[in-house]
Amino acid sequence: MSLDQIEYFVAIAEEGNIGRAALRLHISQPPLSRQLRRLEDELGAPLFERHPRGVTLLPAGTRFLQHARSVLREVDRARRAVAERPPDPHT
Amino acid sequence: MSLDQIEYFVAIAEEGNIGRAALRLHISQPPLSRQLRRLEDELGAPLFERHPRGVTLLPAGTRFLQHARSVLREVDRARRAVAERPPDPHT
DNA sequence: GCGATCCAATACCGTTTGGGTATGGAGAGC
DNA sequence: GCTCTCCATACCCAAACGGTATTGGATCGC
Repeated sequence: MSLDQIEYFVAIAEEGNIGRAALRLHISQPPLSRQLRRLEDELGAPLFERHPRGVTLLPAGTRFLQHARSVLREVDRARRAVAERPPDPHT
Repeated sequence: MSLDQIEYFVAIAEEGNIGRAALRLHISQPPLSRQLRRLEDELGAPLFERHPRGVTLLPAGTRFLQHARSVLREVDRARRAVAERPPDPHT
């Protein structure tokens, strides 16, 4: 599992459509489909149901989504924690 | 930034020594040094001070460490959330 | 002071992974 | 049944990753 895969998953979940998610992520659709499949393979369960009009979250996908967002939030906080200046007792 | 880099960083922080962290991670020392450097480059700040006997966390590294551990914890929860069976009202 | 030792950093290589283009295939709507 | 819309597959090229070999630098023991 990679952070990119997690970010891709969230985008697909929010768009409900792999092609639109690809546009939003500025990558093309085939690699995005492949990353999603690899994520599902690694997790051992499908996360989306494929429809002719897009994709919808399966229960496992819905459960995963919440934690996926938490991961991305925490990564963001980690970046900012490095950027922020440590408190200086003299100021 | 990748999940591997985060995991590598935590191992180095805990070992205080890149070589020992490499053993623990079952990779060799040079790629681990390189991943650490790339992480520091991306974050725009060094995370460790290099000593002749190992490495020690800088303040920015200490701040990063807490969030890094949160990220790994949350990834673990995400995996388990997919594995767990959804509640069934009939049982 | 000098050699030995211990670490991290660099150089180079082979393999793997990731993204791009082109194309196929299945289902919905008219 | 034709078309339109998606997702999946095939193939290719470039980037990233890990491994081995080696260098550089600083300390420790003599």
